[in-house]
Amino acid sequence: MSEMDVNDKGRRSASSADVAALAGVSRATVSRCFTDGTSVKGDTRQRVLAAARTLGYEPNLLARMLNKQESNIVAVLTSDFANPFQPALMEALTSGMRAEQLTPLLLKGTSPMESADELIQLALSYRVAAIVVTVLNASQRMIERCFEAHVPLIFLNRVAEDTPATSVCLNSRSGARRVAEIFVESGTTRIGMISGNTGSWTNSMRRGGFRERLDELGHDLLGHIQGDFSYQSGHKAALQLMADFPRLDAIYACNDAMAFGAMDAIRFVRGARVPDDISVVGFDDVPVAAWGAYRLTTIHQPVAQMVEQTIQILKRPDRGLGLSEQVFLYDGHLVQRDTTRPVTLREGESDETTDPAKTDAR
Amino acid sequence: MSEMDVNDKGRRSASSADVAALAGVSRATVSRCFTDGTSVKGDTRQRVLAAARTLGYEPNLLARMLNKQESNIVAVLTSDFANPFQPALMEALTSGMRAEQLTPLLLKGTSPMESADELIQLALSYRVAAIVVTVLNASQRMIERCFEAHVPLIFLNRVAEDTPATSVCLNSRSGARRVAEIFVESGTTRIGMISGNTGSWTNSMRRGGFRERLDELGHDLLGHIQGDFSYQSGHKAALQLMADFPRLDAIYACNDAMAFGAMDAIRFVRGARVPDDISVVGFDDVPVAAWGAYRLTTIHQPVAQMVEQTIQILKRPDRGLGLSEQVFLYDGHLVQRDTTRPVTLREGESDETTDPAKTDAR
DNA sequence: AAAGTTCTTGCAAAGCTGTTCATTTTTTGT
DNA sequence: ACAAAAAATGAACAGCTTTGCAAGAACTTT
Repeated sequence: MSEMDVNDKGRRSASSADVAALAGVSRATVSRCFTDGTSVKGDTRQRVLAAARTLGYEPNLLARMLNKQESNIVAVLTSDFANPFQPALMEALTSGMRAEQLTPLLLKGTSPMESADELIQLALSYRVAAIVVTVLNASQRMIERCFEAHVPLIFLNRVAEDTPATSVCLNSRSGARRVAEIFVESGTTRIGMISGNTGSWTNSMRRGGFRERLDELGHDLLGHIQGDFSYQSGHKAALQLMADFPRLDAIYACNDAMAFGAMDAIRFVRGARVPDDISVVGFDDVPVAAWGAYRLTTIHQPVAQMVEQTIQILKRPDRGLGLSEQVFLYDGHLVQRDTTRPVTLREGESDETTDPAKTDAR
Repeated sequence: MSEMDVNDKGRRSASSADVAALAGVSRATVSRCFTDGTSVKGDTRQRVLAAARTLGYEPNLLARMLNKQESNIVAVLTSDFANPFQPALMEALTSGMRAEQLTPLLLKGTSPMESADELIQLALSYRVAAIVVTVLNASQRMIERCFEAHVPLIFLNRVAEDTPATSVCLNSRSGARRVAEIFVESGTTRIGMISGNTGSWTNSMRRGGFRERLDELGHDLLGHIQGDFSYQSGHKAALQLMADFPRLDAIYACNDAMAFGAMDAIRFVRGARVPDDISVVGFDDVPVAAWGAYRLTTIHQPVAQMVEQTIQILKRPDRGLGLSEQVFLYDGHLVQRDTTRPVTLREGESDETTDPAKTDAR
């Protein structure tokens, strides 16, 4: 039997055997004291807990996971923290997971276009309970491997078609279509578009939906420049558009960051007015969009609801592995602020044009 | 001996025993094939690797950690993703860690003032290799427990005095002192201050340093309102200051977010000009500070360097446990943009007043 | 009250999966 | 063919949970 080395201080943290020895019980008893739903005499429990406290013992979660063949670690894969709507997403995701006793293991890729395959493999090696992918793609092959390994895969913010994976996602197409409508309705029809990285699912929806609806309404897109979702690219693209099309009267940017860049180019470089000369609409409704300096009209992305849905799935005993419904689509709604000429709103849309105090937190 | 159940598909992922059986070798050999620096005949290695591929086997990292008594997981504790300089920090931290084969386990607290003790305990239970704490406090008692457990603790962005923990931190005091100087030098002396949450180390330095230097220069602080580091609180505080002190000519906000709020209040609610009527200075130099709509004069926080230092520490075999130097202080430098009247700069400070194109990424 | 039945609790041992170390087996060199 | 080197093995270990079993406590039944 293992002798207890009291003097071996700090070498390694106390194990259940140490506690058992000190409390004069077996290791199984110690284990029971630390798992609820088990019966152990109050007397004994006290003794064990006291011993544990003395030795600074807490069960080794690694060993527990190994033994129980179940993990409470969820891999969260992402590539881009700079994306200004990541903070809200991470905030909601980590808080929600913590409430469910899940711990996120953060795996970061280098680029949104990069395949997450390597990261998924890593997550699998850690035998995580589930994998949440957020601004990355994955190969069909890897998605299937996850499924074979019985590890549920949830794509947050993109739809993975024809795969066994679950998707929780904004219906970017419908939001983009709505942007086309308000431009037309407010009488701006010399429209330029600034899109994001090609290859991203999000971008193709935001771009495609807009073009499609504009076409249906009988208008052409005046110009289109591809950016990379960054402020800077929006800034540059707007300058280019204005140079190419002097009579441009509206810009649709596929995310808010590019819209901000475009606005600053319009106002501070070219000295034009928004929306009087050029209207601007973004996409995402990040907190900054409500700030006084921008007050951007944009499509609100219901991040909180989407994350809530994700958490609900993770909460299931099967972590969503046996889900019948594969795709959860959320509709974004228009938030009208001061970068467009006012239009009549539909139900569910919000109007902050007259409420400058309603600036969201930081 | 364990029979191999080939038909037991997907029940659990393949273990080294399965691979061993298929390749006709022992588990020890399989193990050696997956650890470099070991000798195994090329022939055999091929066979094992082939078997592994067939079964989709990858070593269970949890089991490996348990056995080797060493982890490559580092707990990252934080409380506030909304903090606009968190993205840059997380970005640098996760990238740097990944390059060192370390994986961050993300533990989020609920409030910056909250003690991280519970989270640290959780991290300890996962037997992580190290703990990085970023916008949270911890009790003396808990810090010592970490040390007893031989788990290094690094405070990023606050100094933990009189503890065995390491701190990597901005010298907020010197930055704050510099702000006082440029106000005085540019002739603005009716100054209001908007501070952040009391109890945060950062805030007390940013507040204290400013007051101290202002006092040394023979000026009084006209007014002081406490915010909570959010845009909204800055907005509100600025309105209050302007109402209380009509002749106010400068506002120092203890972080950029509050400075933005203050600027918008000054410009869009009160219709005053920045810096002509009121100068504004922030702290952090978050990306938005360079954007055209704000162009905020602020103290740049060398996040990249600080994170780099943190990574260097984590890279050490002892993860920084036996570090002689306990505190790594970094000086922030002034970035002069358009919210202050120009002053002569010192060495190391940057002047972006004449370079509107130099807007940082998103 | 005595005997039978059920509940509680503690114990020993097995299992999860990968690594390591002392050994045995195989290969290589001369 | 013999010593030395190389390769592969078996057993032990890391730290926890779980299960089958046995003993004692509590409760029923006649």
